[in-house]
Amino acid sequence: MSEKITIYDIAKKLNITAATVSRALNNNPKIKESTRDLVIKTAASMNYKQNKLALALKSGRSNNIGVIVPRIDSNFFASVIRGIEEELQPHGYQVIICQTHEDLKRESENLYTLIDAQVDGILMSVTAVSTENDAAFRNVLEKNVPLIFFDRSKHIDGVSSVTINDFKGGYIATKHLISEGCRCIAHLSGDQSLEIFKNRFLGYKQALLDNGMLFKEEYVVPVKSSVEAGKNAVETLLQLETPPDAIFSSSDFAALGAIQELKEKNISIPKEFCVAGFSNEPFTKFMELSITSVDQSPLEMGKMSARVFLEQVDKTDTIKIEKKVVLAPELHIRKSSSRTTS
Amino acid sequence: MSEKITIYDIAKKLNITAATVSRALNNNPKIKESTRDLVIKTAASMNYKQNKLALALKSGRSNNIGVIVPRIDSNFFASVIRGIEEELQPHGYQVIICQTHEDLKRESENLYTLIDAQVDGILMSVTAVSTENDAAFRNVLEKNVPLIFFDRSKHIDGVSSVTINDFKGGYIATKHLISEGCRCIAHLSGDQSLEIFKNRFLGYKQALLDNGMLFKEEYVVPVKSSVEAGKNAVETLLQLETPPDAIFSSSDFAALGAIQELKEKNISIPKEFCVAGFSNEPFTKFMELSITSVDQSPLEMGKMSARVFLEQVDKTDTIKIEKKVVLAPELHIRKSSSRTTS
DNA sequence: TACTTTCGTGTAATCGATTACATGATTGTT
DNA sequence: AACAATCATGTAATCGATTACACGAAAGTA
Repeated sequence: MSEKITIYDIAKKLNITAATVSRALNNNPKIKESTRDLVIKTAASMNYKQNKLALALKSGRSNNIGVIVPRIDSNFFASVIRGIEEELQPHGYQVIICQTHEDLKRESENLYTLIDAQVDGILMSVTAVSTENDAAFRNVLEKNVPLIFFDRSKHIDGVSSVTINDFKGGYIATKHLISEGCRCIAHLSGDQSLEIFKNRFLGYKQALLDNGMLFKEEYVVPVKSSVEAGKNAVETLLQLETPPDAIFSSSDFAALGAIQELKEKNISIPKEFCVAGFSNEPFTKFMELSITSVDQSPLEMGKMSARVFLEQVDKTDTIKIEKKVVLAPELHIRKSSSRTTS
Repeated sequence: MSEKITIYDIAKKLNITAATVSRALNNNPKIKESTRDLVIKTAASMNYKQNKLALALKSGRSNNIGVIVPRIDSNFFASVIRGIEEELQPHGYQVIICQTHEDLKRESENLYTLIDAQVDGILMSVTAVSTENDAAFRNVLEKNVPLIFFDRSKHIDGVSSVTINDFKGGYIATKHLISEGCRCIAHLSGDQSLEIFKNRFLGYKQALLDNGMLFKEEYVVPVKSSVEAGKNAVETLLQLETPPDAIFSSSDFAALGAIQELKEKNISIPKEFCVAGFSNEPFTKFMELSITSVDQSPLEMGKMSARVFLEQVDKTDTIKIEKKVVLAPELHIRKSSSRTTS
């Protein structure tokens, strides 16, 4: 019922103009102190609330930022979003969520929708690397809306990104398996068009070579990030002439599937076979046979992305700084690969 | 670089007025067809995009809706949000996320912030039931902004809610434990000021009574939703004169902790002791010793909340309908309580 | 032909807040 | 006392789109 109170209502009540009210509320130094105090008191008593939409229209800034992720119901993305929200809320920004469901068309739609909604920035993890959405990305850049990639990024001049060092992640996980005595290490790889998966693979390969081990193409099995895919991969691997004795998986879900399949085949973990995953999903720690995994510090990634955005948003658009933040991955060693301690 | 194109730019180019352009773009029947076509074609060629902020100011609707949850990085809430987003996106609404971190002050701030941002509706799960935030809630209702509770709700006249039948959830889980032969069933309870936890408890109690079993106060242990709390609860319970032989936990995390502690004490599950949790968190299914749990169909809950919102938003504010949607819980029976099949 | 409808557009107000510029009041200077 | 500087506030345009009302032109009617 309480009608919307505007500065005009306050002005009328005090027999002054809306301009004076506006200035008083904005602490304009040209306003007499007594007037300012009176206006502020009256505004409070009338329960006045600034209309952000009017402000947004006038200033051209909505104080909303858009976040696009493949899906929100994954611990990783949810945590990143949590980080973004925590960092941006104190600066008065609200976070608008969009999901692509791994669909490029949706990604493009989301980009246009967010620009339409006049967001002040877009933070996103790309769905896939493709030229299909180039027009949508160009549209964002042309509108001079800060764009920041996190985790899954894409090469675009002038666009900043926050990622982890996936190469190193793959490297330390693989090296750990080697140090546990594994000699034939397989890799469950992800979509190689995405740098994160490419780099995890390259880190894996480099670790093998640096430690005098052979890299075998047949040990690399492409999988989707699912339990089922991990099971199938193990079935394939065990049929090889020389089956592997360890797996470094680019996905925790696939790692879990692999473990389930190995158990069914009565292969003992970690004694006969070691497994390491990637992402440090909550369940990896909860299992009785807990799973070694590479942590991507999603909360930190979200906060960092938010900070990079804040740096860019106020920059008088002189030179566009392309900032590439790379966070360090952290290996959490658990039972699925701990021969020495178990 | 592309300057913002407005309807005035289009008007100037075609030597007509902005009003005509606006009407043409909105398919106003009074516009000559040739004019309409010309305007639409020109708008497209100039890459015109309607400024939603101007529209929002004029219409008083922002096309944003706010969602407030305790935290986003929990599978349950993330899934609900996913459901909301999927249902509302096709209707042109964007979803703004806020977290309370279980803090009442944050909850109040979030409510004010969302109202300030002129959201068209607020969908939320309350942090706790308390009178502390009454002013904030009153503020929402006074502004006539549709408010809908999901999962954790609060009694406010005229406010709709979407929940699951927690009583039934507690009932079927407990009854299942009974049918597996358990005779002394304990309960790990949550914050009893929240109806969801209260009802889970009441369902548990009723199932005991309906099956001729004694309800013992000492079998009810209040816990936080954490692994640690579950461990501690088991320690307490096992020190009782007649220790229980089963646990119905109102939280999956506490159930997990309970299981871990039972294992440490070398109590075999499900043979000597059965456990059932609540929420059907992903990990319950992934464990080798998978955990029986009550599913709350979060995706459906989100979609339903969104639908209730859509019903209310266009209602000419004649009679405020208070709609209480109650979804059915579903028990997922797994190893932690399957004596018969294992 | 004269007069009424109907049609298609233009005019101008509106949503609420901000702000360059103008103006009148007050104080300061010599 | 006369004029300049300073201060506090008012006036009006602006952000971009929508829409009630007005109006001239074309079509219809008698």
